[in-house]
Amino acid sequence: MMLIGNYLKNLTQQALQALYELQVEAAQVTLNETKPEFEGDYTIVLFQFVKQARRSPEQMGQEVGAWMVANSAGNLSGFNVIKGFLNLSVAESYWIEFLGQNNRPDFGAQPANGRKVMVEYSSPNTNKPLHLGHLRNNFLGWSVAELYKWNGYDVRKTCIVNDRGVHICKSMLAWKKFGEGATPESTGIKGDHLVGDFYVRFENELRVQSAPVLEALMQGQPVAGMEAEAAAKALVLYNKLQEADLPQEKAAEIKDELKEMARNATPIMQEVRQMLLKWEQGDEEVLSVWRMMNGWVYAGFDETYRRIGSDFETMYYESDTYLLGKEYVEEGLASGVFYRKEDGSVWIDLTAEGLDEKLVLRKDGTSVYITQDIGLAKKKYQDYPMEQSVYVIGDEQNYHMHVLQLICKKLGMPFADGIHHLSYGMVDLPTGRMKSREGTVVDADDLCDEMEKVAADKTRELGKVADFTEEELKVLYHTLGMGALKFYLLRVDPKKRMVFNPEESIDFHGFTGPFIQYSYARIQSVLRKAGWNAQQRQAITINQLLPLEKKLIVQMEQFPGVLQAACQDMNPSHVANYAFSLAKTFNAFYTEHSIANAESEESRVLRLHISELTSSIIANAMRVLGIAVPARM
RNA sequence: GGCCUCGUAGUACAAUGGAUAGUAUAAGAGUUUCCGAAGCUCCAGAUCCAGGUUCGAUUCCUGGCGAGGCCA
Repeated sequence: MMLIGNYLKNLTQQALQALYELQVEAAQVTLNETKPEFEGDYTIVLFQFVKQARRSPEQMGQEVGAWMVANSAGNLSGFNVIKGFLNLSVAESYWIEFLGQNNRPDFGAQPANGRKVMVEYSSPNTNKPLHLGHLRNNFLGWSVAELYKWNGYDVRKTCIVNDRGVHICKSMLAWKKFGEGATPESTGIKGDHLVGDFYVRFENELRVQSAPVLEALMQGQPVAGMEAEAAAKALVLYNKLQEADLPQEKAAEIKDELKEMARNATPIMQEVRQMLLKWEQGDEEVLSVWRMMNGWVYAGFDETYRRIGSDFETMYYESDTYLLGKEYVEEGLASGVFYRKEDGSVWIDLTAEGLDEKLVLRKDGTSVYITQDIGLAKKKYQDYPMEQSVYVIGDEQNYHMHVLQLICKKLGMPFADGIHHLSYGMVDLPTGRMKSREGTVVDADDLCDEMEKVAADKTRELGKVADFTEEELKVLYHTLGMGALKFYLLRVDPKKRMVFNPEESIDFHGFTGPFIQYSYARIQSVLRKAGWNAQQRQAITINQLLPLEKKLIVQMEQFPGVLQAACQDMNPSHVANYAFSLAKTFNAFYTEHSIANAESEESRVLRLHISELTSSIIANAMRVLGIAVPARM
């Protein structure tokens, strides 16, 4: 038997065909849960078909309802019509049979379909430790991969590490200049944090050095060591700044530009560029520092990844892939997709698509980000010929990803149509945006520590697991802390910008991970005490359901559909909302009805079945979110 | 300058074009001889503005206002 929702849509389609010879797709049928104030379980909205059927909504409802009940093989027990809403009552037997047949731990999983999906997520830079924004990315990527798995796909998780470039050289240079040979071992600082500290150290030095340069530029004075072209531009900007009627915003823009030029003109930035050049030339001294410091970072990342549960089947390193893609520029030139300007630079014209012209190769023949991305996309496809390729990347890259897909299409890349940018919004603090310059960036490791600490405090306060060993407690605090954090970040629609309120995030009441974990632990406790488990289940014999019993079963039956929709939308928040709602329904049921001491034996068996499947579904829904559930807490 | 995204109770989040727009949190009041009170029950408050399409608009279209982002 298929899920009741799909069944009812199909049945409606058949009814419309049989009664009015109307051809509609089952997917066009609007199906809602019946509002509690009306009688019925599911509602078909008929307004949209009224005109074609040439019936009044009321009459049509009567006809379609009668036909559906008569042709439902006993699955429907009745109907009523209010305006154009056809309320259908599903037979009790359907729900009871559903429970009896589907009470298994993997309920909701679809059989393998052989289709390949690649999910790229996390994608850190190696100059700084992970922060709150990365956490949203990691949790989303992992969960979306999991959703694909549950829906039968063959999934490969991948991570592209941005391990080269100016930003890395900044950390390296600061270490060489000021580090005095410091290592993670000598300082006791986690590798990624140590490298991040040197990055900050560099930025501080840069600020000191650029201040007098900016001062000079603001006064139109020449700066030693500045290239002629830049110096000329600075002078133009300076002159513009002197204009009397210059609007304030414009002046601020020019000042920013001068600031940037001042930064670039500092001796330390010139050293960085030298270092990058040496890196590209394969200078062994530079490379050895680079390898050593990246090694520290990877050790640090591994620790954090293990902690937050991120894992990958394949890793790509930008240092291996940054030269890829140039060959496709040649191809594109030959096929006329790209064109060359007089100065030798290569472009693509996307004005017909409503976008701009986009540079794909600089006049000096070096590639830009988009060039590398084309090359990497192709490489990924060669390594794993996927049907869909999901990129979990922030929404500031929307334009870039749009362009990437367009170019791949125009180049005739076979994977182009399968590219999906899972674009997520930034995580803000209640005070506004996180800014590294103002030191408001929330560090991932610190945050995890804090979450676990709060979990420990609350657990001790309640004192329900006094018999746990130290090791068991540690696991529990981790389970609860990560549960709260992951749920908090995943319960929101990914594409929306969200606010991270530290106080709310560690709340364990209401719409939170620990609330759901608690509900699970409570069910487990009941099942334990009742001596109920998969091996010694009894068959269900009851044929009547109380309202809350039915409400729970109805909700449980929707789980596979929720997983499917969440996968289709690449939106784990559907699962989070569902899990919370299910836990709440169970808690209401639990308060209202006694499970182990039910009024009758057949009632007891029914409720134990309900409790068991509820706990399986809660566990599975949470697993999709990357959250573990404790048997006790 | 051009393009894109988002505006829902005090706050944070929901709602494939459907019925009286859901939920959490913050305040108050209940609730423990019985399966776990991190629970349950009761009590208020919102779709940025103006048009349009539709039987029906938080949702789609146009124009404003506001927030954020991207491209040169």
